[in-house]
Formats: sequence, structure tokens, C-alpha cells
Amino acid sequence: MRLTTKGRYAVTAMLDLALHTDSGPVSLSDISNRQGISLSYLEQLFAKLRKQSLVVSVRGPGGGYRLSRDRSDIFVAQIVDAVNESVDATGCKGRSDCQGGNTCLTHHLWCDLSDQIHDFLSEISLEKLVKRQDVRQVADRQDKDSKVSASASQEKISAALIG
Amino acid sequence: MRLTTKGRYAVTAMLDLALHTDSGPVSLSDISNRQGISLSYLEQLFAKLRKQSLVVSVRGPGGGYRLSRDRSDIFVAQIVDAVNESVDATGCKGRSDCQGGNTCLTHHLWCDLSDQIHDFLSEISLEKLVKRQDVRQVADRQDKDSKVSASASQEKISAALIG
DNA sequence: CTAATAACCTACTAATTCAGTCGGGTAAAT
DNA sequence: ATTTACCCGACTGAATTAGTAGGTTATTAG
Repeated sequence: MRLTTKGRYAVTAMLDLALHTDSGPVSLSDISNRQGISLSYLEQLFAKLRKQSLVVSVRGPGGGYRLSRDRSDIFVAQIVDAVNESVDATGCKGRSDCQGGNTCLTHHLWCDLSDQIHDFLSEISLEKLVKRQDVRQVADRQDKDSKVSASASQEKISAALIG
Repeated sequence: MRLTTKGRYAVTAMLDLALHTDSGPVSLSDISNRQGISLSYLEQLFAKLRKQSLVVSVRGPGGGYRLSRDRSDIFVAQIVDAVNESVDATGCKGRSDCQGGNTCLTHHLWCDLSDQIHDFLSEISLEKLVKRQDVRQVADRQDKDSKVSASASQEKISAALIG
């Protein structure tokens, strides 16, 4: 099982997408600003998300990404799977050849755990996350912050142009 | 959440200990032979397991390691915790400062997942594992194999001494 | 007593992965 | 035409993993 910043970033970014999906495609630089994830890194992650048809891209000005289907039909497990290679807890990827061709002592334990984690994350859709109160609260703060910093940087630009 | 070969090795080794606990202390080289884990690596892992008082050591010839307490009172979660730093799925270790001092969008999701995994692994004792049929089967095969290879290497030694 | 055993300890290493950067593309809208 | 923003590949520092190497200390069997 592998669950690092990579998978967390992917889920966070997808959730950001789900939250701002009403006003057309969402650009990666918007997500980068709101979520504090580097733009280039997001590009790498979204390349994988696109390959797994979790998102569709719109090129050109005003473009960005959109969810490929309804929020209720995209699950956290799918997102993590898309960017990591697997959510498997066994070392042998279920092949049971963990100990030189044979099954290792704890093989079945890790299989059970993998199932457990997968089941848990498979039940959580973006829709479900969007409706959570803790998510809404954080999202509201982020929207406010990004507007502030947007106007702040606008002021900086103006100041630079004037000064 | 970090669950790699490290944690798997530790659990496997502890289970081996639990299975062979009747005939006195178990040496790391025995575990190394049976489980196919490098001796030096086992030493590193057991240093941590000892610090967490999961095992006690007996030095000198005939020495080795023993479980510090009953098999039913040692749980997989404790073992994984002892060798990895944590089984936490959040990046901020529960401090909620994932996004530059603030809570990130998906913080609570990872908290939930951490709890889920921890609960699952906290319920599984070594006792429980020892009684599982799949574990017994693998253990039987390993005991046979190690005896064969032990007598084989004994023969090699004899052959070397004679030849 | 001494030789063997096995825990204990420190330091080093190759390989991998993560998280991120950089530079240059290409497609589409204004 | 220019800007926007996706697209793509190569590269990088830092961290971690899994393991090596080489020694020291405690204990016991002979």
C-alpha cells in the first residue's frame, strides 16, 4: 500500500475541481493557488487522471479541466489508483510469490488489509466529500484567501506599473 | 500512511517468533533462514522492536529473542508502529497544518482513513494470526524447508571436511 | 579459560521514489 | 497575433528503503 502526498494531492485537486465545477473549466493555476500545490506537479498528476478518464481537458484561454462525469460517480479509490500504481498492501501485488516463489507468512493478512482500505475509499465519492461540513468550511476560507491574494497581487502589479 | 516491506518484514518476523516460541529464544539467523530476510536488516528491525518492548533479548550462545508478553497481547498495529514512525495517513501527522499552517481540504478524510486502518490492525493479535489456517500451512512448509536446507548445509560442511 | 555464539552498534551504500523544476512545445480563444 | 493553458520529457535534490560491512560486548558450552 502506498499513500503519500502524491495521492493526497490528487484527491485534494479533484475535490477542488468538484467544488468549482459550476463556473466552467477550472485551470490548474487556480488549483495551484488555492491548494498550494506546484503547477508543474499538478500537470503531471492530471496527465495520469486524464489517462484514466477521470477528467477531461479544455485547451486555450478560459480552458482548464472538468470532471469527466458526475461527482457522485467518481470515488477516492479511483483517484489514488490513477496516480499511484496501486493501493495494494502486499509486496507481491497479490501474486503470492512474496517469498522466493512461495507465499510469505503474512501474505493473507496484507490481502485482507488491502481489501479493507480499498472498500473504505471506494465508498467515498467526490459528491460525499463536497457535502461534508469540514470540507465546506475549508473551501470557503480558501476561496476568500485566493481572492484576497489575487487582488493583493493585482495591487502589486499596479504599484509596480505606477512606481 | 506508510506500509512497506519494512513493516511487513517486522510483522512476519514477529509472527515467526510467535510460532517458534516454545523451544526457547529464537535467533535472528533462524528467522533469516526461514523467512528469507537479511540478517543485518533483521537486526535493525529488532533494535526498534526491543525499544518498544515488544521483544526481549537473550545474549550469548543459545540466545535470541522472545516475545515480551503473551501472543494475545501483541497486535499488528503495534509492530508496524514500532518500525515505521507512524501508520498515519495524513501528511501533517494530525496537526492540521497541512496547507501552510491551515487545514487542507482533505485533512479529515485522511484522519478517517488512518483511524480505519489503525482499528483494523489493532484488532489482530499474533495469537489470532497463529491460529489462522493459511498461516499454519505456510509455517509448516517453511519448517520443512529450513530443516532440509539445514541438513543440506550440514552435508556440505561434512563433505567439505571429508573431501 | 577460551572459543564460539549471537546480540548489539555504527556507518556506509545502491536503488528507488517523491516532489518539484525547467524548458519547450501545441491547441484554442480573443 | 497573442495570450492562455494544456501537453510533454528530461532533469534534480532530498528522503527512504533495503541491505552491507565490520566491529564490540555479553554469555555459555566445551
